[in-house]
Amino acid sequence: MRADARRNRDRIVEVARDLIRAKGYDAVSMDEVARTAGIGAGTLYRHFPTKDALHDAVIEAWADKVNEAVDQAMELDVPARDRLLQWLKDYTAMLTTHQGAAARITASLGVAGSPYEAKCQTYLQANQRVIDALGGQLRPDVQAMQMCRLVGGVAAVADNSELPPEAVSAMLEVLTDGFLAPKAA
Amino acid sequence: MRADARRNRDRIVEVARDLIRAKGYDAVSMDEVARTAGIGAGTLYRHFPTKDALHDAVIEAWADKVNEAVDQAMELDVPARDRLLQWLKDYTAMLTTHQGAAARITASLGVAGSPYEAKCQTYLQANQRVIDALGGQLRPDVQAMQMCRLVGGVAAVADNSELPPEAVSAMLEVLTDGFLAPKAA
DNA sequence: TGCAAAAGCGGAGAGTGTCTCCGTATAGTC
DNA sequence: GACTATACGGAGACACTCTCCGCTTTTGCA
Repeated sequence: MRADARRNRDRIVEVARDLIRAKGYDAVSMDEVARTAGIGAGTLYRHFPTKDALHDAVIEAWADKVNEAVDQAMELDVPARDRLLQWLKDYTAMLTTHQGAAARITASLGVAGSPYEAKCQTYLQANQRVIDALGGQLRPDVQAMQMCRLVGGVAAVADNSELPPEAVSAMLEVLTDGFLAPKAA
Repeated sequence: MRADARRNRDRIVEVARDLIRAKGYDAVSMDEVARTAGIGAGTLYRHFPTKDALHDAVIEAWADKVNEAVDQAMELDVPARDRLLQWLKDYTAMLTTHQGAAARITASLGVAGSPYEAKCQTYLQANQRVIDALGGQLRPDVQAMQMCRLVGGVAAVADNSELPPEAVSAMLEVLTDGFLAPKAA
């Protein structure tokens, strides 16, 4: 890759990240990204063929933090319920860091060929690790995909409605208790 | 209202309902609705000033069925858990009848002035009735708004990812057990 | 029945998005 | 310094929501 191309690519991602964080995915147009970055639309689209592809690059960095969060939450010296709740809160917080991301990523779960596929895998594996770590304390039929979807749903609602942390926590507590419940007859 | 206007209005809603049910809200353009109904765009927009307003009219009919569903589920002669689960399933089924509706309605919860405001009120009251009916069996801190959001989140994910009924049921079981759990210390 | 006013109709087009095409400019190479 | 692959920029194609306004139809009334 040519030096100017590399420079432009980095600048695009940086500008897009700031804009999306400030205004939300939907409210940022590709034109605005290009203008703010001081480049032409053609250049932008060569680097990122779709708006989703750009979005994917923007959220790349914090997808890496997911596994750290799993480790931290699971190593806490507290009951399983608290560890699970901590993880769900961390996970929700990460998903809602960028406006509009939660719904898009959650909708891509299990969809082959989506631009967010790699991230979905990361998240699924992270939730699987949580399930493994908490072992028999969870309901026996819980699945990583299910957990991703349920928490993703909460995150999407929280993001969309800009809910205060207490409201999100309260919803996650319901989920937590649901995950911990034994399978009913 | 003039006779031709009434005729056109009814036809628009009918056409829009069929199209949205078949292709999903996002995939149906206002132009397509107008063309299919055999009218001009101006006529369409006189009757429904925005696409959301049209959508609201389309889902009008089944919003009325919500209260029936509450009655039916609460009158069942089964344990509280099964009644709650039945209600959540019915509610989810209604929300996902029209593609794209669940996410839009859930996002409008608590937003003053949204075109879906009346429906949100209906849903909130319905969930409140369920909470009242199940009385002390639910966790003490449960709220109708919270229930609406949690189930709406599940419905939105189910709708987006076109999940099979078993997967939706499994997620609702987690929610059910969460709602039934006593408040943890 | 005939007429005027009110009500409604239709479609061109404004405004805004995503994304494409292609002539032009420039970084890297010998 | 020249040559070529690579990258750039921006006009514009296409799709969508929504507006404006001249024209047509319905309706109430004599």
